[in-house]
Amino acid sequence: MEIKEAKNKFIQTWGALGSQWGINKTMAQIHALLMVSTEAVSMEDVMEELQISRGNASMNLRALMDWGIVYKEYKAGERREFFTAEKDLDELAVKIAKERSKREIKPALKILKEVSSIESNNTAEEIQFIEQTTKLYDFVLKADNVLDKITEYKDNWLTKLVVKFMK
Amino acid sequence: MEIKEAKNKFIQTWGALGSQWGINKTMAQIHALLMVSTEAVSMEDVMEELQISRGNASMNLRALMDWGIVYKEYKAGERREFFTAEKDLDELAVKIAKERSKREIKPALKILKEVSSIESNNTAEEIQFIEQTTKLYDFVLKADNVLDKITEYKDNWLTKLVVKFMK
DNA sequence: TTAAACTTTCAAAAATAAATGAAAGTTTGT
DNA sequence: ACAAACTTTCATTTATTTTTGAAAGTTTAA
Repeated sequence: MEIKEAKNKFIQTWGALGSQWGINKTMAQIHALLMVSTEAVSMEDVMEELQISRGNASMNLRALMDWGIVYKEYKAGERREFFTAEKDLDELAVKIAKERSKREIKPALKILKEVSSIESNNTAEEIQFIEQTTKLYDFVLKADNVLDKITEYKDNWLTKLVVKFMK
Repeated sequence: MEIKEAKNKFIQTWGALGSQWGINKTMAQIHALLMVSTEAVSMEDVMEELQISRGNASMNLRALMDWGIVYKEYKAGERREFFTAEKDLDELAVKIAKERSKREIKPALKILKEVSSIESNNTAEEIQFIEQTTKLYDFVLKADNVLDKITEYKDNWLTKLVVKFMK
């Protein structure tokens, strides 16, 4: 396999994975492309390499910057903007975890708290509902807190986690 | 808020979350419905409560059983089948983690290994590509192993994780 | 073996999500 | 202030995913 094929395969795979994880395909593909690029890449290049439209490239680059995992760069004497990806994987994972916590876990917790707090008239249905949603609330809250703690380590958190675990 | 509204809100929320995590909306809704039901529920009831077609109910119940988080039950003297959800959250999370590892992480690892193993002709592009995909392979592999270890605890793994972490 | 009671399948339809591209907007150099 | 060089927006189109429902399949009991 030569570089061009490998690069393409990597981009396609990362894109497919992305769409299974709530990130859209193009967004994940752009990120993949930037991750394996030596140099910062212009929007024109992204469009060219992935064969996508200007609008699509613009919207998804913006989204990646909102996630904090792609940065804009300016080159001296160049009017146009260049983009680079966060390449440090610990940092990348932390940013993704934080963003998903904010966007998905926190709002879900709010609803869980709300629905688990209904008044019970002691029917079996109500008792079961309150019990299960309360458990769910506790579980998700605990998981979210662990995530928070883990990501506080930033550098090498995964390695540190492995070490803690093997003890 | 009364039970009916709360139940509905819970089902909708869980469904929306599901679709952000690569599980389809109906599948997540059915699971939510079963989680808060005292009794095993028939397909007819699922169709009725969620206002979905027979085919949809059948396909998604099957998918939930494939994931190992919904079980079939037979009632004495009843021809039709009833369904219950895994209600233990530790167990539920472990099953989901295992399934996603199998379906998504393992195949991704295979590709990462493949593309990171190309012959290099020492261009900057190739060096960067190999370096980054190798790092990614190592990272994902390590993460997958940690997941494995964690889920080996089964009972109370989350609590145990918290304890390890606070030390 | 038959038929009633139930479940599964899958082609077609509907719903949803993503991509396009041209027009509007912005920034920069002269 | 102007216009060239570039980016963003968003109504429309296109692609993808999900749902439907009727037909085919299966199981059970008599």
